[in-house]
Amino acid sequence: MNTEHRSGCPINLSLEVFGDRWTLIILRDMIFGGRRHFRELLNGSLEGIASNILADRLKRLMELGLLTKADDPSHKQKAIYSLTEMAITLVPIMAHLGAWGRVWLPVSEELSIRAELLEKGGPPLWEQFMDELRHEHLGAPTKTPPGTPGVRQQLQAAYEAAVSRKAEIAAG
Amino acid sequence: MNTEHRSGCPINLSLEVFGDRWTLIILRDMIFGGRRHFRELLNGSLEGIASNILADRLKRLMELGLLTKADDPSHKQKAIYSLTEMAITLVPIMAHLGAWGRVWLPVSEELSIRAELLEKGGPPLWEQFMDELRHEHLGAPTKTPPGTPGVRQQLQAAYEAAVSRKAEIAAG
DNA sequence: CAATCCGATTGCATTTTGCAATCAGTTGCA
DNA sequence: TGCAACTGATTGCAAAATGCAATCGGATTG
Repeated sequence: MNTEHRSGCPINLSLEVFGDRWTLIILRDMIFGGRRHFRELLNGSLEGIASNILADRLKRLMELGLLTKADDPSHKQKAIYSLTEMAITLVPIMAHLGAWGRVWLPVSEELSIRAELLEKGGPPLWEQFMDELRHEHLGAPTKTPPGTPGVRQQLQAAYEAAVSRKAEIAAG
Repeated sequence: MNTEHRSGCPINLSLEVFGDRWTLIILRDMIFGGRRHFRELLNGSLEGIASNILADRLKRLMELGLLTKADDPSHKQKAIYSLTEMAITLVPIMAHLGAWGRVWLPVSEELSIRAELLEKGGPPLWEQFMDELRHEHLGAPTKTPPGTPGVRQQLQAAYEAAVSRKAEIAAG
């Protein structure tokens, strides 16, 4: 792990972690897209990351303590990547970033649904989501009562509804 | 302004704006450091930005609508850079980013004071700060009652107190 | 009228990125 | 058994971004 820092400023240090075009995209796909495998991240992201960059960033994220890697018991070659608590606490930042982008940048309708829902849910929804992520990635016990719909499912359902709504309109 | 986007995802689009090592540093120095001139930004930042990169980013930030440039009436050669509303609404993101860095990264004591104060003040303090920035940069009327200490002054005072506290300790 | 300050610009070496092809091992299926 | 498909990567190479130092012409200051 690189210990040469430009300054000890919290914002600068955060930027030394995220100040590139791919790191947060990977974390977004893991957090909101539920991706855990190399190929899922490689083929699943809309932006089309290159495999060498993905490999480099995954390695870097592990060195930084944001991800861990484990063998997938179902497949001797598969690796499963997990978020650490350090990464899970990025959820509020992701939510803010999405909300800001939704207001100021040319976002596509369908893709902004998730950000909108996350923004409207506010900190309580973010907490629920982080709880779910801790359950999925860290094996922590859930605080949410059984039967409660998962936040990721809610976001995904809203996205798919928007897509089919758009398809209906396109079909006339 | 570049209109080729990797995707219409709000987080991706935000990343296309901030996904480099310098853009947010410049905005940080303008927002929290109160810098408005090229040389202030060039010599003032702890991280030591190069003049060509600074020029490039300032241009880009203007094209993106985050900054405006105006002549300084006191000096025919001086340019004054101002934050737009688009940039001012980054304050909550900066606060979150600082708070996250303070928890997870090796921040220096003095420099993290500001982030701590901003975190403790929460959304109400951020709103006051944004109001002040709108006053300074957009000429908007202030909502804060006269006599109220400015947020930037508070942050700066806390920082300087931390520095002198440290100097005292060092002196024995 | 000389030194200094102003917002940049230039040239150049180094580093990072983007892209495509490829790798060796594993698995599923016929 | 054989072979195609899939696994997490690695390699080579061109293009772009970055870092660094020197420099620019004009404006201001002493």
